[in-house]
Amino acid sequence: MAGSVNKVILIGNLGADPEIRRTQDGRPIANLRIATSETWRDRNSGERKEKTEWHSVVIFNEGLCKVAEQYLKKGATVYIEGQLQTRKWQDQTGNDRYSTEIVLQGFNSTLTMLGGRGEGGGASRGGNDFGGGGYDDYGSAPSAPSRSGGASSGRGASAPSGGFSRDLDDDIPF
Amino acid sequence: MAGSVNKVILIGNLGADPEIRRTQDGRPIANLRIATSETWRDRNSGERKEKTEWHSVVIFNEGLCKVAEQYLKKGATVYIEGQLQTRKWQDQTGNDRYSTEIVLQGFNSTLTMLGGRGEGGGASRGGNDFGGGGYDDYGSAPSAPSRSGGASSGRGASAPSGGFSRDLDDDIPF
Amino acid sequence: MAGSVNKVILIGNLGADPEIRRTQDGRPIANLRIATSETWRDRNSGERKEKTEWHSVVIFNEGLCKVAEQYLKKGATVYIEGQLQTRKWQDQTGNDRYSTEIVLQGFNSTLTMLGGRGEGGGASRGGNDFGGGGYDDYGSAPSAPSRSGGASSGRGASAPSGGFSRDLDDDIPF
Amino acid sequence: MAGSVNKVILIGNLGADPEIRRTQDGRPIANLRIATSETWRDRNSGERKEKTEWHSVVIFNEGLCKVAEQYLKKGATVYIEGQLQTRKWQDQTGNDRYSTEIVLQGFNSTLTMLGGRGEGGGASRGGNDFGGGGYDDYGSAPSAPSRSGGASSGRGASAPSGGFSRDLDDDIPF
DNA sequence: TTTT
DNA sequence: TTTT
Repeated sequence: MAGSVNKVILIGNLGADPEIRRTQDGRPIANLRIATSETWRDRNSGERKEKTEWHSVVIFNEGLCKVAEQYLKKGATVYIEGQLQTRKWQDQTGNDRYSTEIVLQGFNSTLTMLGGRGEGGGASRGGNDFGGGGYDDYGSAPSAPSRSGGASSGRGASAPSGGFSRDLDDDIPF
Repeated sequence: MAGSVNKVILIGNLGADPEIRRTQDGRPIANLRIATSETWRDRNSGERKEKTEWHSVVIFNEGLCKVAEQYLKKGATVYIEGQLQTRKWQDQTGNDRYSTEIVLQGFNSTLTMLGGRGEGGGASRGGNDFGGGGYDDYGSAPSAPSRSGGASSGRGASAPSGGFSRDLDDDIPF
Repeated sequence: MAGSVNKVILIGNLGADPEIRRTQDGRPIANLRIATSETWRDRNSGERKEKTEWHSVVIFNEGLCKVAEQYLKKGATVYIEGQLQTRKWQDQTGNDRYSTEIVLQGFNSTLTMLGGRGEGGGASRGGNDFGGGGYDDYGSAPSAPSRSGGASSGRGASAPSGGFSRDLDDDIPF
Repeated sequence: MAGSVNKVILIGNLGADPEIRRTQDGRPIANLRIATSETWRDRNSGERKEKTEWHSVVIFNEGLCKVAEQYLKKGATVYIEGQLQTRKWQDQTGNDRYSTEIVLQGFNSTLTMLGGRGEGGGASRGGNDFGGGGYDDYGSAPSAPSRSGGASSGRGASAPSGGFSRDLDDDIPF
């Protein structure tokens, strides 16, 4: 296909802490549930309306998984840039089912914290409860699209302590 | 929510002619199937790989429906800008099912023809088989995201029964 | 041109309070200075680097101008979606000069507050010091991009003298 | 800054062949002039209006420079994703001048051919005059932001002959 | 299940 | 001139 683009941009809040799993060969996969919502005023009744949309985000990129694991919590506001992917699976009765997810994997994927409430951690200002800097715009390098795998990973109690680097190409402004 | 963004940008090709339905009160709804694909060269084998993703696009905006009806054909390349929406419905056995679609409705939705193959219509160069100009970037005006209501739809017994309303400015291309 | 897209997406902070001017016929124009910055770690020295980029944003949309005027302050974090426009003007010596701005005008323009510091106003949480709801994602309806015309502007003698017209739907948040 | 985004998305046509220069240490830099245009119908007169905007694009990414050099010609339609950067320089009289460019460099930069007219090369359908596939969505790996340098580079007569690979991370779908 |  |  002569030039194809598949891009999703979301700003929303996490409905729950990230779930981190790990593939058999050790690569992390993070799942996020992100809510976006719209509000408007009904033309007739004049009353305020709201509609919330829930999005499933899957992070295959190792660096972004680390960010998710260490800094993201229920309630956090994030900017994400990824792509749409519909996955086929079978339910218990063997019927085909489809799930559409926003996948962060490879170049052109981004995950950026924007603050927001966040839980735990004693966040004072609203979620940016991490130290130093250097965490903006985590670019992502490609990673294997594995989706098998198992190991559970309870989120550690680890208090985030800023300062880390992208897993690739650290030394360039862009 | 203090600032929420839900945006999808696609450039891809139509897998089939648009399907146009109409609500009981006469408003059009267009459904598009759009393919995006990625190609890459396998690092180990060196062979060329390709992966195609299919997207369901639903157009509630009247002006954009007209564009779809009049100009879009199987094979056409389009740029679209819309938002993600997951719809719940029941299958024949009464089980909950979910379908995620890209919705073009209200402001910040865009549909632009980019040429491409296109079938029928005698399109010579690739689909731009329409006259004058003034068709670029059909913007859309605000609308209420309601999706309840009445009219039946040809999308199978288990598909949600259409019917919805729009608030405002449906038919202004510009 | 068969399908053209001109889109800018920024998340950044205001370097100063918005400047609001008004055309002779009373329409508001808001100017924002927005900083985006990137941080990275130098591959060799290991030291943290930062680069800030400053953007000039011009808001012609009446509804978005109100938002800017009422809610935005120096330090606020915003999401904006607009388009690039390069404006020609003459400096004091009569030489041609060009300024590139991000224009919010017409459909597909968005301004959303994302919180952030913000000054004054007694903002407790960080800038969202406004009342009710219904203010997210102020979309804008189509308009003519004319920029000729009359009213003087406070932007210096060589700045283009404001005055412009809008076609439609200036003040509809949704 | 807690999360900053600086993104430009353009679909437009090249006003001229790409200009390729080379830094002293041999890295290529490509400059593109891209036109986007909007058309609308004047509300009062009913006549069709058009406005064209010209954009300066600078490509620091080596892989994308190759694509530009080999495949892009005056008239070609491209999708680009980059970021805004304003560069300061001095004119002959020593006055400060500023130029705003769209920079493609590092992750999250994209250059995709979408067809279009194109000159020379005997392009039949409109510019996609290259063979196989494998050219979609050229992701970019970071490169040095050098902007010095000199050597001119006349565009070779090389007829593009499809099939090439990204300069990084070839073996992953995303 | 988030956020306002 | 912002923000971290």
